[in-house]
Amino acid sequence: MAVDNKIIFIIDDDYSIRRSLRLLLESAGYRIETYSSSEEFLEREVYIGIGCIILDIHLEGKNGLELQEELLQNNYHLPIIFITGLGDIPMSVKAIKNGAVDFLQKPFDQEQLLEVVKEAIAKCTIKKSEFDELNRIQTLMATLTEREAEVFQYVVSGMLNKQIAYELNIAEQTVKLHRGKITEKLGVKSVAELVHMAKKAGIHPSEN
Amino acid sequence: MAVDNKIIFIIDDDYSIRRSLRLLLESAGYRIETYSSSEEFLEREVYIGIGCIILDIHLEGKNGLELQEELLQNNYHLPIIFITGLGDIPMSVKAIKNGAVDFLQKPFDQEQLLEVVKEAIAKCTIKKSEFDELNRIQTLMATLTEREAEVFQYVVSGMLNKQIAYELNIAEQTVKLHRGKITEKLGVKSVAELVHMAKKAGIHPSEN
DNA sequence: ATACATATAGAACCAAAGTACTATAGACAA
DNA sequence: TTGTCTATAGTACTTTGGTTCTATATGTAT
Repeated sequence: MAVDNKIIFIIDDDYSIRRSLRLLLESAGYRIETYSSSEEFLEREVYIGIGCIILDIHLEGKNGLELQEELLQNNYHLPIIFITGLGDIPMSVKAIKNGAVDFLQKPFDQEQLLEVVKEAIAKCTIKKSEFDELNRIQTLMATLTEREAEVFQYVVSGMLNKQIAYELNIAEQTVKLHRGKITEKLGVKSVAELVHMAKKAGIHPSEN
Repeated sequence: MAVDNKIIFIIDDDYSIRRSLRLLLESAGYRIETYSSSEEFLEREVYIGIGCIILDIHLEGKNGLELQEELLQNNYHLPIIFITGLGDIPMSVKAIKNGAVDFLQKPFDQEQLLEVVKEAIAKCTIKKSEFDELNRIQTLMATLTEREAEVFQYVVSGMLNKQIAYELNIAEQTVKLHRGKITEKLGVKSVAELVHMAKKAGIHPSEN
């Protein structure tokens, strides 16, 4: 994948920082968008491609950490690199614990910044493919009826058809019909694949 | 579980810090062991119970970050809380990225420290149970012969007996025998459970 | 009122999985 | 050499899974 379809979002209230970052990163082949505040960035339509955010901690309105938390809650997939003039340790700890790629202090070394951006892009690529896969699976799972989803749970927990039938107070034949529907809708051919899907969708085996 | 079978390891070269931390944490009911250097701590026999480490960044010999990396490589399960007089941001970033629970600056608030210790203990409890489970499974898996392990892989990828037989150039009956051995040795009754075990053991489906 | 989705289930059948028994052959250790 | 472990495979049988067809009942939407 070419570098130039990756967007770096620069959010900083200092024009000279935005300009110097833009120059540096454009010359490295990235597409750049700059914003002077969190609010301005949030007005942009959601970006679903590969990229990352370079975010100043100290901003008017919503500050960097607050923006990070908001994006986190919205499951936004773009990794964040923090930059700051006057940062303190509690801030950096919070930022990294919330998943930031790095926390750099101005003035920063250009080589180092490029390295960190590369790391962020790599992280984004992985996150995005995981996200896409999760989405694909959840979309498929959503096509199951309530009863089918219920049977699905029992199947991936390893129960026999007759056991499931007993649990649900229905005939074994009906369980077989549901199973048929499930494997058809989800496009799989084996129990093993069903379990793999369940795991990816974040469904864990209920103890029984 | 009672608080007093949880050990807090305090590693700091400053005696007054060791003493005040000991007083604070002992009065909170924890067992305490103190060390004045990384090397001294490493001489202790490996502790496998619940607890955490409170670690000074600046130490003679191996410093805090170096000790953290060494423990990380040895899969040591104890969470680390860093404390420091003179810490800088790059250090805190590195510490947290390597999994430290927190990075506190002296002088620290006693309430806050107790809170962080509580968090570390909780993290340790989770990590330990995951570790124990992983160990249990790996021990079981180690009893499989090479061939059985091979068949195991194919089974959890969802292949039919006849397909596995074809891949391995053996009779379907032989595959069935291996499967029988596998489920017997691992103590499971369904393919679903086999897949759950494989996932926990960190075995991922090979694409085919 | 008609059509569609859903859940149910019996009957019949085939494919796949699992089990039990016997048996051969090579590797390796006591 | 004898015994054990491992891998192989044939025969025979049972259980489980999966498919197809038919059929009933219920709720919902047009």
